Amino acid sequence: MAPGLLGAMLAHGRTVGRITETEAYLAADDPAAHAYRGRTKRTEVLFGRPGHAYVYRTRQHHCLNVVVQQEGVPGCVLVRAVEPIAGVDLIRCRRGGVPDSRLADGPAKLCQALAIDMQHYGEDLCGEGTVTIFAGERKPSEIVTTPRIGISRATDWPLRYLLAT
DNA sequence: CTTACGATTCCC
DNA sequence: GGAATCGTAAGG
Repeated sequence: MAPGLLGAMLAHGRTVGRITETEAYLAADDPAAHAYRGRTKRTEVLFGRPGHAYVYRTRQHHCLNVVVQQEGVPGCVLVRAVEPIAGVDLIRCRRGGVPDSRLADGPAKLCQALAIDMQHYGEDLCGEGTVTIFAGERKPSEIVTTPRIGISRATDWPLRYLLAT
């Protein structure tokens, strides 16, 4: 992210983090994917344009995904962890005093930390919305791949990506 | 309408 | 290891 951009976001009181962990959910033949059983009201945006937010609820929590393929192809990436960069005091407040190491180290925790909920369902993450994802510069050697976690099907597929720090 | 079930988190 | 807790989806 451009340094000036970060400063601008700080000035506007926004919270900023670096994505450190993601998981891929495939468009076809992925029994762990929400879109596996077809298009429903809940998974509607997965079948829409890429770059938009697929937010869903599990228990009492929210999780954020990015739609990543062409319209009609419901492939997506679950954002599993974020390292807070700016607006950390606000994030601490939202997270209710948990240790800094636990501020956004889970898919639902990061949504609480960054105040992401169903109002962001379908939002364009590449534009001027309230949630924006900026391009990073990652070398393949910085990424560690492991099986996805927290699911009960296709548990051995190596689709979890961790930023080696 | 009823039932089943979580792409989780937090506590014991 | 287990409970919390509620929207979604599917079936009657």
